[in-house]
Amino acid sequence: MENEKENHFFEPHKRILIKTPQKESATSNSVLAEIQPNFGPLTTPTKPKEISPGEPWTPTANLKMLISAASPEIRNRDQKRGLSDNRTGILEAKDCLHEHLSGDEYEKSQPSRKEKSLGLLCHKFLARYPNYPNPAVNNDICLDEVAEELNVERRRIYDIVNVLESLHMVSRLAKNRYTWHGRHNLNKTLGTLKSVGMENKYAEQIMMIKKREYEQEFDFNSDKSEEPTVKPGSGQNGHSDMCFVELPGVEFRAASVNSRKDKSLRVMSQKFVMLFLVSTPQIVSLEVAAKILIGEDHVEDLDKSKFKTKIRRLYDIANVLSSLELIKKVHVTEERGRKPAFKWTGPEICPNSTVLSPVTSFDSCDLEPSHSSKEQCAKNLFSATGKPNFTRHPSLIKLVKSIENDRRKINSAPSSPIKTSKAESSLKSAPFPSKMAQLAAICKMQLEEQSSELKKKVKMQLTRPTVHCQSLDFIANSEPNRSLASSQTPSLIQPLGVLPLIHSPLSSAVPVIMPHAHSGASYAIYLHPSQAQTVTPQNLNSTVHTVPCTNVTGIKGSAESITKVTTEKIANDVVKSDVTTKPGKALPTSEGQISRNEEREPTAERCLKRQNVLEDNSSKKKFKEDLKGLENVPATLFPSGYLIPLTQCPSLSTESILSHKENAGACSPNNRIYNSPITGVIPVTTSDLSAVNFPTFHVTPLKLMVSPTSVGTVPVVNSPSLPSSSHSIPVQNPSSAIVNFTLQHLGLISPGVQVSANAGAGSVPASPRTEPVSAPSETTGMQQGKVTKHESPVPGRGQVNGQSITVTTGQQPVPVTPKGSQLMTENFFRTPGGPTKLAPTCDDLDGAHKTSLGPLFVPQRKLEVSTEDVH
DNA sequence: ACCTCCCGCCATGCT
DNA sequence: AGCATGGCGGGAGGT
Repeated sequence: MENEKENHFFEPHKRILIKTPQKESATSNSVLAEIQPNFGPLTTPTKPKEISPGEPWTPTANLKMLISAASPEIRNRDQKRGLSDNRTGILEAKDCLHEHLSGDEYEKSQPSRKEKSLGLLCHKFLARYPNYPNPAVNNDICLDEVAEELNVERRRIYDIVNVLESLHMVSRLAKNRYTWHGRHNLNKTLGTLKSVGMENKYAEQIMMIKKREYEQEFDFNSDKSEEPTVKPGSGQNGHSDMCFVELPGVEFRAASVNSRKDKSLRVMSQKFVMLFLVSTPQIVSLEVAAKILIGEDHVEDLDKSKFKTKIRRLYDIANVLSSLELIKKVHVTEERGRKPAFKWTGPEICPNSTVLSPVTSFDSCDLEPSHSSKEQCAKNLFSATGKPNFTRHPSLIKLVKSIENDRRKINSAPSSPIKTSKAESSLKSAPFPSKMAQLAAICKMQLEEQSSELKKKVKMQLTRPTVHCQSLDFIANSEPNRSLASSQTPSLIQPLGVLPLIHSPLSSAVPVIMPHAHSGASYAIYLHPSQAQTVTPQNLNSTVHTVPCTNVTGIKGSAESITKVTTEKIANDVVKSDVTTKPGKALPTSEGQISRNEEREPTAERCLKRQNVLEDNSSKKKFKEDLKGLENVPATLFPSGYLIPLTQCPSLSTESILSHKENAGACSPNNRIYNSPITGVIPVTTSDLSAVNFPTFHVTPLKLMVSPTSVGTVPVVNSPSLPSSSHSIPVQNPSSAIVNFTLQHLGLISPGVQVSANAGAGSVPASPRTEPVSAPSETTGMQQGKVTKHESPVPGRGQVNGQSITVTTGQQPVPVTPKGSQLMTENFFRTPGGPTKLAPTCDDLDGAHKTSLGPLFVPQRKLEVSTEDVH
C-alpha cells in the first residue's frame, strides 16, 4: 500500500527511469531526463533523472525553485536544457560556472567523482531530513523518490540507508519505504553499541592487533590470531557475526529486511562504530577495523581480496558516518607510515545506552536498550509493537502543533514555493525539515556554483572570499548539527566543493540562560563546549553572543574544523582560498582565534583527541597550538555562546526548521534555512531582536565554531543577510548572501558583522537541531535558546554594532532551564549532537554558563574572528 | 603507485 | 517471474 502511495505521489514525475538503475551518467542524465517524461513503472527505476519539471511538490521541485530563485543562472540553464533536475541543475550550475560551456559538453565533464561521492550524497540525503524529526509527523522516506531527487542510483541510497539503519536513524517500514528517526535514538543506539562492543571485547582486540602490528608488521595471517586473547565473541556472542543490534522500538518491521539483517553493511557499520566507542583514543584505522571485522567472521581468511573488500566497505560506511559527523578521517602515523583512520567525533557515550542522555531516553522510545547483546541481537522483528518507536512526550506534540502553525504561516508565504516532498505531504511537520534541507541543498548548489566562480574570482580578487569561508565554517559548525538543523549547512559547504563534510561537530554549545536586560526576556547562551572549557569567563566574554531567539543553532563543530582542516585537504584548500581573501575587516583577528577555539572539539572530544591523537597532521597540531594560544588570549573572542531568548523559542527546533522553508523559498540570503519559523524570516526577528538588541543585526554572532579557515570567511558578510547585499558582489552575491544567511542562521556569523549592509537581515539562524523532542522537559529553555545568534565578539554589547547584547547580564542566568548540574564539558560536547544531550546539557550548562557567562558577557571584542585566516 | 571508492553486475530472497 | 536489496570487486579518479 504504502508503496503504492508513494509511487503515486512522487512517481508521477519521477518515474522515468527504467528499472535499471544503472548508470546514468550524469551527463546522460540531462538528456535523458528531458526526454523522459515519464513515468515508469512504479517500481524502481533507478535512474534518476528527474525531470519533472513541473511538480511543485517534490522536493526537487522546491529545490529547483529555490535554486532558480537564487540563481537565475541556473534557471536559465535549466531552461535551456529543459531539464531540471535538481541535481543536474547543480551540476550544471557548476558547469555553467565554467560556463562557457554550452553546456552539454561541460556538463558531462563535470561531475567528478567527488561530486558523486557517497559522502556528498549522504549529505544531501541528510539535508532532507531534520536531525530531530517530530515524531508526530510522518517521516517516511521513499527510496525511489530520494534516489530520483538526488539523482543517483538506488543502489547508492541503499548504502546510505543501511548505515543509517544500523544507527537506527531510519527504520524500514516497507518496501521502498523507510521512516526517518533522525538522531533521536542515536545516543541510545550508540550506547547500546558500545555495550555490545565492550562485551565483544573489541577494545582488547584492537589492542592486540595493534600490538601485533607493532611487534610484527602485519601479517594478516597473524592477525587473525588475534583473537586468542580476546575472543570476541565472548559476550554474547555470537557476535561474531553478531546479529544486528536493534533497539526496542526500532526494529525492522519489514520481514524482508530481516532476512538480510545480519548482512554485512548494517552489521559492519555497527561493528565499526563499536570499535570507536570502545577504543580509547577513539581512533580506528581501517586496517584494524577490517581485521577485526574479518576476524570475527572467520578469523582466518586473510585473503587479501577479502581484506580489500572489507576496506572498500568500510570506506562506504565511513563516508556515511562522516556525513553524520560521527567520525572524521585522520591519518594515524605508525611505524610503518601513515594509515588512513577515522576518529570518532560523535558524542561521548556511556556504555549503556541509557546513560547518555536522559533526554534521549525518552525520546526514543521506550525502550531501553537492552544491552544484552543477545537481546539486541534478537531481532526484534516481531516487535510488533506498533510503532513503539518514538512515542513522544506530550510536550512534543505541542511543539508539533506550534510548528505546524508556523508552517502554515510560512507556507502561506509567497516566497516559498516549496513543495513539500511527499513525505511532507504525508507528514505534516516533517516537511519543513526537508524543505530546509532542500534549501540548504540549493544553497549549496548555488554556493558551489558561485564558489567555483568565486574561487576563480577570489583568486583574482580577494574580496569576497568570506563567503566561502563562511560556508565552510558553517558547515563545520553546523554540520554537526546538520542533522539537526543543519543539514543545510552541509550542503552549503559542499558547494564549495569542498568536502562535504565536515563535521564538527559538536560543537555543542552550551546554553546558558541569561536574563535579558533589555528586553527582559531571558536568553540562553550556548557556548561551545570547547570554548566553555577553554574559556574561562574571560574567554567567555569574548565569545558570548546574544542571539535573539529563535533558533539557536549552534555553533558547533568548531573543534573539528581544525582537524578537518588539517585532515581534509580539500576543505582546507577551499577554505584557505577563501579565507585568504577575507576582508580584513571584519573579524580578522578574532576569527582565527575563534576558529581555533571553536575548533575545539567538544571538550570531551578534544581531550580525547589530544590524548589520543596520534595522527594528525602537523598542521592540526599547529592549529591547535595556535588555538590554544588564542584561547588564552583574552582578547580573542570566541563566539561561542549563543543567547537565546527563552521566550521565543518555545517551539523550538522544529519550528526553526519550519521557518526554514520560508527562508528558503526566498532564497535570499537571508532566507535560508534556518530561521525559526517564527522568526522565520529573519527580519522578523526584529521584534525579537529588538528585544534582544539585535535590531540591527549588527550584532555579529559569534561565530563560533568556525574553523580557522573558515574564520577567514567570516567577514563574509557581505551581506549576508541582506538581500541587497547579495547584490553586492555579483557573482558571489547570491551565494554569498546565502552563505551569510546560512551562517547567520547558524550563528556563525553575525549579521552585523561586516556585512555590509545590512545587517538587517539578521536572520538568525535557527537551529533546527534543537531538538525539541528531547527535551520536553528540559527543554524549553534550552530549546528556545537555540536560537541564538551569535554575536560577535563582543560580548556584551558590543559588538560593534551595538548590539550588544544582552549578554551582559549574563549573570543570572535565568533559571530557566538549567539546572546546571553538569559540567559543561560534557555538555559541550555536543550539544548539538544529540538532542538528548542537549537538553541535559543545557541545563547543566546553564549553570555553568551562568557562571561563565557572566563574565563572558563582557568581553567585548568583536569578533574579529574572522580573519584569521589562518593559516 | 597508492588511496579512495564509484559503479553496476549479479546473487539473494521476498512478492 | 519480477522486483527490491545489497554483496562484491573491477577498475578509475585523485593525489
